[in-house]
Amino acid sequence: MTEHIETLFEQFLQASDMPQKQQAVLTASLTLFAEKGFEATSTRDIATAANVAEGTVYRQFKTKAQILQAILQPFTEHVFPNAMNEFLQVVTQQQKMPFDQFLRLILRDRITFLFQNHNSAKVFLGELFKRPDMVQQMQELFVTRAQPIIADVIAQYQRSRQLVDWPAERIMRYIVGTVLSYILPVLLTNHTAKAIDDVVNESAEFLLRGLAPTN
Amino acid sequence: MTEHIETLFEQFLQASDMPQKQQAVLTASLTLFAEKGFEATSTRDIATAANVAEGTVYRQFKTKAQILQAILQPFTEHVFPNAMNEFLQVVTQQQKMPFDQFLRLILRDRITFLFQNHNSAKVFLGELFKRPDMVQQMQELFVTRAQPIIADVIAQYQRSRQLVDWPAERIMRYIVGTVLSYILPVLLTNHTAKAIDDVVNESAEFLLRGLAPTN
Amino acid sequence: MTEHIETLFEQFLQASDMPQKQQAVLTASLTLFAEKGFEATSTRDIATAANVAEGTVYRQFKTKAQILQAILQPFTEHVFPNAMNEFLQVVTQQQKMPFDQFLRLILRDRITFLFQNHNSAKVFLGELFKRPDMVQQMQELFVTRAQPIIADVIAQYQRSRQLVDWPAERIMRYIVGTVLSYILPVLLTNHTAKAIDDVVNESAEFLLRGLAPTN
Amino acid sequence: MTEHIETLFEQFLQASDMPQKQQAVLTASLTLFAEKGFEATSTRDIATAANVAEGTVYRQFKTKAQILQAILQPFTEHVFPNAMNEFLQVVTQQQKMPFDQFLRLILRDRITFLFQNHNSAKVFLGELFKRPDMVQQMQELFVTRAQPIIADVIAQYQRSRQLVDWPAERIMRYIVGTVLSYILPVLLTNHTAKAIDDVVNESAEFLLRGLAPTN
DNA sequence: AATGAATGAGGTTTCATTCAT
DNA sequence: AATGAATGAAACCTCATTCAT
Repeated sequence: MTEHIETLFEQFLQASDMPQKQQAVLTASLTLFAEKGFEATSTRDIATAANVAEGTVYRQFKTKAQILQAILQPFTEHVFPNAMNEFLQVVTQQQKMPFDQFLRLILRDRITFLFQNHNSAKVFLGELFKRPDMVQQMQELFVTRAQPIIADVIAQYQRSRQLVDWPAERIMRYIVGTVLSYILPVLLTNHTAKAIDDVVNESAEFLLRGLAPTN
Repeated sequence: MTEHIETLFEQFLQASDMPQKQQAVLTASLTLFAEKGFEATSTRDIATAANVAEGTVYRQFKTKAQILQAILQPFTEHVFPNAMNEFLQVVTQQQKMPFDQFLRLILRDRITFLFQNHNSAKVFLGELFKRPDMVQQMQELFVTRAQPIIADVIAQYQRSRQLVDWPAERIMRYIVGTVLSYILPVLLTNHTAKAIDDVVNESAEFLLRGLAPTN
Repeated sequence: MTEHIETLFEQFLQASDMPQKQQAVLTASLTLFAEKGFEATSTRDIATAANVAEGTVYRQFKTKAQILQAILQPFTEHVFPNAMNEFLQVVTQQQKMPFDQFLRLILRDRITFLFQNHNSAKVFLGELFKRPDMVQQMQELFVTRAQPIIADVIAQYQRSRQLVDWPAERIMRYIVGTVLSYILPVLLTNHTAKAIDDVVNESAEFLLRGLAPTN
Repeated sequence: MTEHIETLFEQFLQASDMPQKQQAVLTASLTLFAEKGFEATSTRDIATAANVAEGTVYRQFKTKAQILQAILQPFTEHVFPNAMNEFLQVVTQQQKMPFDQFLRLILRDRITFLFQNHNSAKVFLGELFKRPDMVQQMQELFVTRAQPIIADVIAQYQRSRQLVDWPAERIMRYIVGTVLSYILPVLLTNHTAKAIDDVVNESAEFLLRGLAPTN
């Protein structure tokens, strides 16, 4: 049950019978964009890395920006929503699970996902900085789809006094912030991270303290 | 004692009696870099935005990269040193300050700085994503200059049982993560943030729970 | 006895059992060349307009220039030869035909041809402007093949005092100029022209006055 | 009192203090467009012919199409209207002149103009074939400005029985057609033309016959 | 100091044409 | 015969940088 985006990506491409060279273009682009950034990557770089003539880069994608879009699109249209759906299923089905177990579950899930896809995540986050529209889009997706369900779960745990009585948004904020504190260094330095188990245990330990109910 | 970078700019410029037009170049560059990123901003864009001839852009700064450097320089020169000064003051003079007061002090200081300079921060973070050398440089700066002092302060609070007995790096990580959870949304959406007081109080409340010593 | 080039195309294609798709290539090319000019029309444009794969464009014609040639060929092969045939018929068989009747005959013939094939004519003239070699070629064709015969006919009518005693070239010039004065507006604006009968009558009336013998 | 457009063009450019190299770009472009056509002329060709770096071509004009526009614009905006105004002044002031003298006057005027500017005229006419909007624009200019005045003059000559009683449009058509019959060969072959005097005399002779009043 | 024209290397993109299927 | 992917040369254009004024 891989969530490795590059693998999913290749499967997705093979399924849509895109020529192998075009796949190579996209794969090479993803790697280079992650390494050097979108602007610093020339189409000649891409052609060379993909072992392809320069004109081939433009057979399927009419502009360099469309290559980026083709890489980002499965992200925003499939990977992200799918991940969210899977995640939400877990959330809604296992309401009986104690909060600490539940927290570990989602931490493991998301941290694994991000560690596996740090290359894609790097491109994605890097672009997010210059594309307010993309941020907007993701935000709406989250607010309409995930927010209500998550808020519901949080309310349940608050009723059963397993979770501090703060607004759902604030609780989510700290969970995300804590995950980022482990992920960002990896994205920025490309150093291999700690073992996922350690990360999950550490962050869960911290969050359970910080989010424990008062008294 | 403002740390607003545009104010710092002006001081810096007046000190080095840099002509007004050059000031305009820096201000325009900052805005454009934050909007579109460094690579996507052309020197002609800068000249136009600064209401200056194209050649003028190159009078003070010999390359486009030097403009970026001039923008980021106060950032790198103030973000760590000032944080360290706070620590040093506490460590050397006011060792009796309780941890919660100390935590609020640094949180307020850093959050204020970041909110005031969110444009520069955006450029800074955006560049960090594609300049491993810059990350390296910041990391060394941190490890050699800040790390020892911070570790010392943390050890003190741990000895006086005001702080959980975790490695200094881990404690720093959560503080930074929590700050980021408030700052990143502002950088990505350019929406005005909450009042700084609220942010400081909320984040301090959370961190003090999460970082409270065991038993 | 149509001289409509699209009809000629079809005959030509059926004769050489050229596949339907190739026919589509030629038709599409003609339209696009007339609209945008030869150089501004890409082979991909042609393929798209002909509803054909890009490679198919090159099955019958080895280069893009050959497509143009195939389009212009019936034009160059019919515009002079047919005019000459009319002359020849008159000269050899019906030398008694009065000049005004003869003039109307050729005028009707050529004007009909041009109105029916205004698309091809547009391409033809447009190309003439940037292909001195083509002009040269047409000129030679005219001088060697048409000129002698025409001169002969003109001389006959001059001898019988039905035609002013000017050099053949000058007489031809005015006939062509008068025809152009009706054709060019159609080519440039694509507006539907007057009825051919009116054009023939008007231009004949004018030419017969201008070319009447002295006294 | 030159009407040589390239001279007027250069004067116009010098008046608008455009840098010399930019003038060179326009001059070279005009020559090359006339020689090879717009599409067949590369920006490198232009740079080489203007003795200028390739980037220089794009300093003043942002696209290749804008170069063409810059060449055509004085044509449609100044040269053409000015020529028309001068022409119309002559037409309206000298109403007492006999028709044959008047005809010679305008023939000489327009033929001289076209012979002098056959280079520009070639580019102009060549473009006319692919720009219905430009044709439309010229047409409106002519219809609104020239048509009424010319029609008036024609009516006067018709009243004094010096001119056949045809619609003004038809009479103009034949005059233009006859002029074209002398000009087009020059544009197409670039061969030096006959002496202007001869052309004027010949065409006037023909037109005076064709346009003589009935009886 | 300031201007803006000029440069030329290099980037993106187009396009006629070839080729494997 | 037909397809459409692939090619690579060359086109258009951008841009950081230099230079004459």
